[in-house]
Amino acid sequence: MILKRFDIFTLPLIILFDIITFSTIFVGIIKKIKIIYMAQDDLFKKLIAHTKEYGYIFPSSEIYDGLSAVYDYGQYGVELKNNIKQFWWEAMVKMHENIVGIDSAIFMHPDIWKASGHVGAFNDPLIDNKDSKKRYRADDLIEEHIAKYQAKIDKDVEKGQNKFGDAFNKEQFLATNQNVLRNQEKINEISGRLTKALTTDDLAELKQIIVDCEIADPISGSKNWTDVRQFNLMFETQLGSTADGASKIYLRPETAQGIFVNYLNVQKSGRMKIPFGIAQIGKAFRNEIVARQFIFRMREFEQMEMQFFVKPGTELEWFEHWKNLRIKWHKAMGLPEEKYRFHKHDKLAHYANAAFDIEFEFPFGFKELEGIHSRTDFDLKQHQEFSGKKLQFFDPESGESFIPYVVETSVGLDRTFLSILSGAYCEEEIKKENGESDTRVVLRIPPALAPIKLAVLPLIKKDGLPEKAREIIDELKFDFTCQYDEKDSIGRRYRRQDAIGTPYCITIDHDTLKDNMVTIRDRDTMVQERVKISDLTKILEEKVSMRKLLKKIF
RNA sequence: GCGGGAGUAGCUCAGUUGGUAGAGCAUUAGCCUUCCAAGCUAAGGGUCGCGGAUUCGAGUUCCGUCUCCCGCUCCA
Repeated sequence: MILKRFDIFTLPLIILFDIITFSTIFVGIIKKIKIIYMAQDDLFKKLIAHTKEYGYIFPSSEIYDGLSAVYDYGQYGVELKNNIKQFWWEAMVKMHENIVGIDSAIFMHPDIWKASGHVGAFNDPLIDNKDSKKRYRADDLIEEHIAKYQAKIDKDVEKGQNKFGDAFNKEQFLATNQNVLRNQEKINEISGRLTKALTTDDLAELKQIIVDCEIADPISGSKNWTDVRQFNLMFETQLGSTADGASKIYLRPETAQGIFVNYLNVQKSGRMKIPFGIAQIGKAFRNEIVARQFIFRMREFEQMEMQFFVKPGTELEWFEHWKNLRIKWHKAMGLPEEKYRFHKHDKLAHYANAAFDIEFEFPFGFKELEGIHSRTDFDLKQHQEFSGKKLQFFDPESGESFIPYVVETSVGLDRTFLSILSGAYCEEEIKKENGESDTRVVLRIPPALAPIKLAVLPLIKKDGLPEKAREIIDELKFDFTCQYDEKDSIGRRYRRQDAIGTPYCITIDHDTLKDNMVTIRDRDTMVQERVKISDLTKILEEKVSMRKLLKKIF
């Protein structure tokens, strides 16, 4: 399905605005820009190709055939990513007196993952049925099988009771009845093997039990099983270089625990008073069974998290507060509002008493970008118990001690990156004055986040224009990420900048040498105006500063 | 993991019944000077995803394998 719609920019208003604000002379030509709408599948494919072609994202280890679900950020990708981080950090840490940041290590004490519940929840021996294509937990299948023998025993007991009535002696029956003894023996044998297999991580034995017991798929009745495999979502490695002296540790599957275990350090050393927050940006790792959808679900990803510690009982107010502020943060970037959706969870995880998702409409549908969770005192309580260290806050005003409640905001950096690119990628048809039309690909990245803020282009590469351009760039490069380009016609250079999302181009022509004015061209509208070189810093600052984004929130 | 599709130059692709690897765009250099891509000239770039088999000879046939995409499954 391909939809088409005409979007004609209201250029006269923009021109009027510019004339009033900057007293500039408009030199551009009014053009009609038609946005080409395309099927979402096509958009996604084109976006992936575009990000590779223009240096945003490369498949990891590509010359070795790549590594599944791992990607590298290229020369423009890293700039955009850094700008997103900066925007988040400033909105969370710089703008809040009571929030500080940390950068905790990826390696952490293995007991942390026991306390957090990840060791238990992220470790399952799984088996697939080749016929029904269903996947089961191997231990569940065996447990169910054991339950069948138990059911037989229960049935025999029931029969006996019906037969003998009050005279029935259950203990004696269980100890003497041949059927019961046979079934009980089976149970003992199987559960003995199961326990041993589970404690020694013997996957082959688990499979053997399923084969020996002739366990069939409950749906299809098929006994055609794959081998049992351990699906551990946490990556393991060892600390210590020799195999025998080494201890098994994990790469963190989330950054939150690094904040919880440092809660006391930060609170004491920073003299923090509740309510206060700790923010962190960092890598996390999950060995996903199926990792797909480009950088949406990667094995190595980056999170931007803030844990806000509050007095118990006030957590739901703070939950509302952070929910609203985080929505504002996303909206401040200026992507289409209808791309966002908000979703309150009815079913809650065991540790949460409120949860809220901010979702974005990616080319493959609405998916979670950020989660805001009221986590109660679950995490700190667990760490207090497992570490044996008191993690309480003493409130000098009321004189009470308590474990703070936590409201968490957790946003995927790579997902935010993808949301910006998929919201920004745009193909347009441009009507020229002579009636011909022409297409361009443009990344409408929010100017404050764009990798390159402006390109400085001499109209031609002689007559002293390149020298003048260098002179200008040497001044502007202190404040803005600039790019210089003199190759090919001016139109082609504009298009190259459009494709990487550079919001402004300034062009040096022969008049510049006489009047010290340049043309500044806007990426989105293609409108050009003539401004003084001496005004450039001020004008650009107004257009591309991070301050402008923050002002929309605060 | 299962099923389907794909893999030839940076990109998009062509490549006949097996006979020494091609185009357009892009890139680089030079010419031309032009405010919205595709002017002229030249050059560079591929062991056809990887490995094996058949054959005098494989991009092409067969087997294996890796990676990517779509769907299912799994996961928060």
